[in-house]
Amino acid sequence: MELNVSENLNEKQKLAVKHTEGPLLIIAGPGSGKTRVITQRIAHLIEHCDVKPWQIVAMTFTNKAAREMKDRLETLFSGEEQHRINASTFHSFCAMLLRREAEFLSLNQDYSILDDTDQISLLKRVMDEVGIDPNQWKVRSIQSAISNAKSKLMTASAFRAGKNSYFEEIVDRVFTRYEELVSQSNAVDFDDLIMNTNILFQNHPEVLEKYQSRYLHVMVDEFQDTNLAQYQIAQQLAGLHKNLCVVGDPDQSIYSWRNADITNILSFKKDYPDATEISLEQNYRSTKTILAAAQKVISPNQNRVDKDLWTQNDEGSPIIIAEAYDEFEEARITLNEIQNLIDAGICKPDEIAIMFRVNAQSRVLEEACLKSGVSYQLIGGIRFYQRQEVKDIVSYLRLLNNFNDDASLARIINIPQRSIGKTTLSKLSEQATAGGCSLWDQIELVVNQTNGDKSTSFLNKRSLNSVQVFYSLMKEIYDESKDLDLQSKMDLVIERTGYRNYLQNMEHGEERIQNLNELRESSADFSSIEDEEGLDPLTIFLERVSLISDVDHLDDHVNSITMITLHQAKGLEYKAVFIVGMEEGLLPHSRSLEHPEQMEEERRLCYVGLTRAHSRLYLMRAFRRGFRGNYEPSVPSRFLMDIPSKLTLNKGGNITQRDSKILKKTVSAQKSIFATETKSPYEEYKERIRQKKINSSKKQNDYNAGDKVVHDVFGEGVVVDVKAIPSDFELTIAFKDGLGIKKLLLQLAPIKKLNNK
DNA sequence: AAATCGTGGATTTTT
DNA sequence: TCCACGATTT
Repeated sequence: MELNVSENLNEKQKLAVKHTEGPLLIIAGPGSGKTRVITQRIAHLIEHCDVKPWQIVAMTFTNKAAREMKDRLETLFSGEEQHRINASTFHSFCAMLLRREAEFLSLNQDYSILDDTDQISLLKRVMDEVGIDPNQWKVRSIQSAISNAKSKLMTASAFRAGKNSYFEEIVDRVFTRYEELVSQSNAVDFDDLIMNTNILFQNHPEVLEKYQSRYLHVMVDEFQDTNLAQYQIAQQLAGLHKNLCVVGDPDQSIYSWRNADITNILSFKKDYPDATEISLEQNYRSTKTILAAAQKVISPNQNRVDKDLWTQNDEGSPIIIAEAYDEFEEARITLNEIQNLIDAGICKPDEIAIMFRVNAQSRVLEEACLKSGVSYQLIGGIRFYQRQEVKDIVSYLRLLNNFNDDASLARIINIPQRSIGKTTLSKLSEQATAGGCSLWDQIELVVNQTNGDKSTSFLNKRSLNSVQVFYSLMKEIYDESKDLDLQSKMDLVIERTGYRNYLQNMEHGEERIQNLNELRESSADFSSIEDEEGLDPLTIFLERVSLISDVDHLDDHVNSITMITLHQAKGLEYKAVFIVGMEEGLLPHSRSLEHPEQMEEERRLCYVGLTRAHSRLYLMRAFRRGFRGNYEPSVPSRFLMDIPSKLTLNKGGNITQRDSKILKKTVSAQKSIFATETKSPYEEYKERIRQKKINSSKKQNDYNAGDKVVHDVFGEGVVVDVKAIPSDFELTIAFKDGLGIKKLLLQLAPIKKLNNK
């Protein structure tokens, strides 16, 4: 149980761990051992400062990070106590708190949490209701305006008071009604979780005081990605003891589009002028080469404070920069190299990640994996809980948990088909709106009212009948499932609603049924949950489902490579990292080209990607990329130009000085709104690359079957076969020393001819 | 109410 | 190009 915290920590880390009184700001560069510092600090508090585990609350960015923190503490302490440490995301923390304190709110304990899709569908309903043309005003933009307001703690009425444009006028009309509908549904959206907690603290100081006195220490990880509303929560929780420790790195702030507020760090310094600031600058993760490249990429940002990152690690290998002809070849080359790394025993599959800017890029990569037989885990993409069949069953469960959940009811009322179509549903919803009640209440009303007399209903006889059937079905399921455990409840729903049948008659039905089995599995832990607050296991399960993220599913030690977006990769690390799509328009993304601030965020995103790598970094791009049907020639990412060539090795498609000139021209031309001005550098570039392609294909004559070659990694070998493939050549080479026959791409393979001929 | 056809628009990132 | 949604048909 004795714990010596100062061991294995550098001086700055020790300072951070031993600072136990008052506000603390830790600026933690990438790979600076941040997680270790946080856990050691908690351990130190418990060990030496007589702080009880339950007096500490730690906010993390993902559930996975929270779990890992608990796991680490578990290895430091043998007892049960570490379980009482409150480590969770802001959203989970607030969700739990709101349930616990539901009596102070206009919510029931079993409220639903609306996800993105629920939100969109409610907003559509509202827009329809208040007569706003969805073609003229995009639902997404209204959603984001509302979310933005809430993350700044602005209520609908505050928004109304401050509205300042025609768009905001439109938003205001939707906002007000949306709020009504949500609260009538006994539901909250993601932003409400944070916002309502703030409001609760404001309206009921006694509740706040309870938590303030309980939590002696408050920690916030990934502070650069919190929004104002979240910061406010942290501040209030620490309001009594002032032991607020925030950890972050402004250079890794990549969620401003989700209203994360980079100025929170500045505010912190202002709000706590006596705060201690510690900057962790020694990097334990990456090679000197990778770290230097990352620094070069981030430093052009205007809006930042320079850090002096350093590492004792080796130089390591150069960063490989490679150009492929198109996205298919990019994927092939990437997978080929990955196989080399694995075959040569340099990396295990789970030490390798492919990262990309947008999910759409993953498909080609997936196919390449399948082709080459490399197993992978794809994070994100079509997210598990967003799959139709999963979402449907979850909606049924949500309805059973909270019949006022309009979003869920609207989703499943006609799935499987029950002859309750759009018109019937909109009539019901119209009446519900008029009567100020939920859809379910309205249905109940209709069914009961018309039990005797069917002619008075606003529905025709057939629809009415269908609605009645649905009503009694749900009632029956509810009654029967009351005392069942979670899994049996789920089974009951799947069978009795006819959902299983519905799937069976569908193409890919088996796959979907598999997904439901997986959902069933995932609920196993909740069936027997011992709940302290007297909550239904179903409620807890549903909360988990709403707040879980994709990275939470990431398995660390499976025998497969990881494919992940750059955003999701934050906080992770891999021995070898491939970033694909290093092109203007993709990274940096085209949406950021005209906005300097967004461009800085793209740069940070790239920086996050680069700093995930321990020892091997590959920056891939395609000369042309399929985009909405047609192919566009692409320009290498400006971020590549910032990496000094002495750190890199170019494979195919060197970036020459002339390239950089062209790019510079392109970049400045892009600042102009008119695409025509960008045309000529594009054309020039395209033509030049074309020439280069022709030249490089001529190079193939260098290798013929029978040639002896030497490979950087595999050593000597003999060329067995040369095969032309689009824009490159595939060499089949038999290597010595039992390494066997390998297929390599000419453009990428680090091979030389042995000149004994 | 369901099935078919046609249009427009599109994906940046997600708790 | 592809998909999702809305309008039109049956």
